[in-house]
Amino acid sequence: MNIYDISKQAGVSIATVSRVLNGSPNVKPATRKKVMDIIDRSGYVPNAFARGLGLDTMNSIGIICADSSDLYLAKAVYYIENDLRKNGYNCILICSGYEHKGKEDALSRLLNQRVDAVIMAGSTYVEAEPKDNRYIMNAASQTPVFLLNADLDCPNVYCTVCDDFKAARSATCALLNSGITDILYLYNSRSYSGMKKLSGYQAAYHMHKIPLNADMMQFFDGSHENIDGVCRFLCGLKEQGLVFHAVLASDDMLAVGAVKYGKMNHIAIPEELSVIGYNNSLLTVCSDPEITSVDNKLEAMCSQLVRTCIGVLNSESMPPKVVYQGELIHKGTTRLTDQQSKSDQHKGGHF
Amino acid sequence: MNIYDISKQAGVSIATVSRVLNGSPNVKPATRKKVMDIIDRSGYVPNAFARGLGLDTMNSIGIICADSSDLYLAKAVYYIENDLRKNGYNCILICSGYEHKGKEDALSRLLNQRVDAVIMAGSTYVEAEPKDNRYIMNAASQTPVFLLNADLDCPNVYCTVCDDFKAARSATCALLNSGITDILYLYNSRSYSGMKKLSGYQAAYHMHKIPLNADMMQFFDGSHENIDGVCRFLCGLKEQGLVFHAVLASDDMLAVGAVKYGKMNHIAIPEELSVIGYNNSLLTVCSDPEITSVDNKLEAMCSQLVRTCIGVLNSESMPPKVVYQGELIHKGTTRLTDQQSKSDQHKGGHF
DNA sequence: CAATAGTGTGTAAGAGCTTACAATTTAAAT
DNA sequence: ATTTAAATTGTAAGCTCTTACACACTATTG
Repeated sequence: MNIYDISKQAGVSIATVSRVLNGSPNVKPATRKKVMDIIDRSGYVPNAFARGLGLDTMNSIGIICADSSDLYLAKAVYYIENDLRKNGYNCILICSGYEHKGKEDALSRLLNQRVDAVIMAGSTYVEAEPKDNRYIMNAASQTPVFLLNADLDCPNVYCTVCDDFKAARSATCALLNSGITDILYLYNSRSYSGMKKLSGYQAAYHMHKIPLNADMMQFFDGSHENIDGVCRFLCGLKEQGLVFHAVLASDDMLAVGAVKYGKMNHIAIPEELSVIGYNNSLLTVCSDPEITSVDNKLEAMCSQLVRTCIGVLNSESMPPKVVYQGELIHKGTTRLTDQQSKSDQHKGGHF
Repeated sequence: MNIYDISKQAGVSIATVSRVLNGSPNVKPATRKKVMDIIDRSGYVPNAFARGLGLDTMNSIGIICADSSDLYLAKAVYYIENDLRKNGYNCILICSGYEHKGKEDALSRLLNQRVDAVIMAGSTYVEAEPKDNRYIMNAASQTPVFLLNADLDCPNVYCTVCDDFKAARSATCALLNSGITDILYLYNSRSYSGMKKLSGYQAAYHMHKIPLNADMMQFFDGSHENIDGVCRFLCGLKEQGLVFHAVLASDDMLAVGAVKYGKMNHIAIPEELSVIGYNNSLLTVCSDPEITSVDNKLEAMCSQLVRTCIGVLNSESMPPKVVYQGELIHKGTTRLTDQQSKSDQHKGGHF
């Protein structure tokens, strides 16, 4: 069954059927009804491939997600898909892994599929020799690219980010202000955001004129969901004689590990050990005590990202970069006053 | 740039270029090389829409996921996407919500897109008047449908399920065997699996000839991630005088809420309150104590589902239903011996 | 060396839609 | 009733590929 069958049955030309199908205003209401009736009765569905061929689009957008099973990224995908769908787009999801290779492959698959745009979530751009991102720039020359929480200054690439530097600096300052100066920064991925947070942590120390200790910035090189591994890792540090009274984690999973470590070693939280996570995810509520965490406005970012995307697809002029601000959500693993957690902002501005 | 340009430059016909592109064996190696060189040099990428039109497929498969931000379903999507991609398929993801309406819309979108198959995860089929599933059956007449953890006996519909009935019965029996007879079954969705678990719970009581108490089967009608809500809900039950020494939850989120409830009320876990969750997700590890939970072999199910799907697409004969068996993973919220947790199996078989 | 069987390549007919442009009908204006 | 303009409809040419079928060429066989 195709458009010819319908046109024949309705006694009109295929052009008219096509017009009806596409809601063109230049169709006499009576004709429209006649055609619609036939279509409804016959259950005819236009062939999307032929349509795509004619229009050079199938209204689909590719989402490259490093790991959609990750709680945070899963939410990102969820928000993005919902918003795009409401705008009439379908999403092709590819779980690429965090490596460039996987993303490059994903990108080439999507360009082959002739998606209208590509959205990337779960960044890896930090070792970032510019050449590491070349493949993204190449892709951007064919189709607009939208990055969630990653920076890339390149035509046709649009970034929606949270200022992780500032958020991590604030969080660190809050701890420093409360008198804790031996803060362990714990991160598990050399992602763009992980490194930004590290810079923020360091900046806070500079602000307070406290020298940095390299041992207090630890990379946990473990599998993604290995909470027990984190716990053991921290136990190892303790045994090596490292002393810390706070942990600033680059994600909530690590923070859960830190809380676990505290319990295992009978260290009172937050009295003897403060813990701050990142993402303010569900995990923070599962833990006991609930974990103080930085909320980085994921939903707002995603919705902005989609807005930018739709704008670009409609040939509107859109800002190449939109920055959100994270917010420290106080829960049970810290004892901070509002005053303490805000105090870096008074001095801020010149960083 | 299209296949004509390439054919011209290579001095061959478009048919030959097409053959080279599709790896047809009927091409002289020298010709193949000549054509490939031109293609590589020019960066030509075949038009997927035209290809789709000719082949009547773009090798894409639709995934309808009720809520891809849910930890469990996010993992399902992740596993499925990975496996499908390895088989050369792209995934179109639609987050449909749990209602039939959303799924019906999603299905029609996907049929419009002419996907090769549809996979559905996150079931709602329980109020299931057969007519409620009519839309799925209709879809199945056009494209094969694969259900994760849902049952539907219909041609061209393939189900990969975990026997939640048996798993819940086992878990309940384990508790009963250990002497706890006042077990609260807590569920938060009237999904297929939620109801199966309920039946399993009831079956265990029948087996042990203990009368059921309707108050001990509670539906938590709250938002998905509302752990505090669960906690308050249980507090409410307690205040109403309901006594229970174990909670069997239909998912880990509820179980976390139960643990929280215990702590809030200074009820020792597992001494005074046992808790069993379902899905054995990350959440069970975040909680303290870690939560005993039923592992329902999600990864194995997903990989089987994809295997079935690929088989069907290759016109192989595939079983319409594959059943996996859940397994109770003992952690810190129960005190069960292996003996206790296995004991229903000896008597089993006639349920 | 002719007949036969492959092997390799080209021609042309689809696949099912969109849309520019031409043709026709209808409505408005004189 | 004409003319003119506007609204509607139809024709036909794309869009870019796949593939059945026909043709040409090269081995193989007797």
